[in-house]
Amino acid sequence: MPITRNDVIAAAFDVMHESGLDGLNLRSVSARLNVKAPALYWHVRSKAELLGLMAASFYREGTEAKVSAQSWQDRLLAYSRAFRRALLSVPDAARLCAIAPPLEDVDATARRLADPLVAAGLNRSEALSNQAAVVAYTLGWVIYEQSSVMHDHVANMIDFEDSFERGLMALVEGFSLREGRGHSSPSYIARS
Amino acid sequence: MPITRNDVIAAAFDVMHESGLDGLNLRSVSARLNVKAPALYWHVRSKAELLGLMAASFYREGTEAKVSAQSWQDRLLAYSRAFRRALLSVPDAARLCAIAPPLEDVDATARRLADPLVAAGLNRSEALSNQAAVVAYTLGWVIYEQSSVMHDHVANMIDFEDSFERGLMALVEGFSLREGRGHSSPSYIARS
DNA sequence: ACCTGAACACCGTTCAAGT
DNA sequence: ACCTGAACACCGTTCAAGT
Repeated sequence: MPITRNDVIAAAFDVMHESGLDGLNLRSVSARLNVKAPALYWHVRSKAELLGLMAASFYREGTEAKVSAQSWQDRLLAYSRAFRRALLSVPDAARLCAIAPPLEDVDATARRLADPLVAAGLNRSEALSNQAAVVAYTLGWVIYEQSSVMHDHVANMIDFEDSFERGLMALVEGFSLREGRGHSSPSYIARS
Repeated sequence: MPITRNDVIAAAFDVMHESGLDGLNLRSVSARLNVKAPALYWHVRSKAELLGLMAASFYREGTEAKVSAQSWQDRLLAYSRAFRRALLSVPDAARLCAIAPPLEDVDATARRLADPLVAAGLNRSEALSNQAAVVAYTLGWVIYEQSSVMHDHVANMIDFEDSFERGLMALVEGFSLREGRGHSSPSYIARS
């Protein structure tokens, strides 16, 4: 029976688990489906689109995080932690997201992420901006965390888990502090 | 006269400016030096090492930021802004840093970055952890900022400059708030 | 509709050989 | 010491052709 688009994505994730981003090529993916490389082009426009589909699944896992509390702070924390967990579960996932072209309509996605924050009391522009910052911090963090060199050498100096959490809390508490304040600076911190 | 290692790096940056990360290959770099591709291997171990050398130059620009004030807060802000400026000056620079293997001794680099923060009154573990968070946030941010799709679609919703600054200030103010406090949470923010 | 075979241009890298 | 020519294995992609 024919192969589906989701089969292709699943096979690509299998390859990632086994050989990381460097081992991810259309021949290895197709081989796992008992199919030749050109067959993939029936289900996917290009390798870039495949990367985009894979990346989208990580962002989605962040959104699917169950949130008990209702504050926008808790939503941001839950999103970030779920996003990081999802990334850490696949080798090189953060790098994948860094190079993958965004594919779904970015406007709609941004709105979907920001809407709950607005419902939780944040104004729209702060919601978008805070969400963007949290995603950026999380992706950037895991890029370093998943780099093997970093992991070997830096793991002795800082605890990734604790330090990630420290930064995330600082960011969200900082947002709480500044809520509704525009981007003016407190006097004890100079702007460059 | 013979070509130097720095010539290779400079030529690689020229290619990045002209055709971005996708256009960066050893044949295009060597052509710009009136040399054939295999010649580069005399000056550089591999393409990966070349990427690492390029990435290192961005991190260095962050360190070379002139800091007027002495607080560790100001140092973190200055580093982040200089790092972001450097990245924005070269197309795809953030993606480059995301995929480049770290090459110089990571321990030493981390210490060199953290030392001034310690001198400015922060304890060592907070210094390392705060510095890591700021670098992660900045790199992650510019990855999105330099993505053309993001730039076209999201630029209408948020102002990159303002939102970056908001997040950075929130992060650093959050660190100030939490200085010496370990990673406990304030009661109004639940941990997942 | 879905897949194969064969081919193309391109890539990083190696290595013997030149100077 | 520094570079070239030729070659290798590998890659994304195209396309005519099969079923």
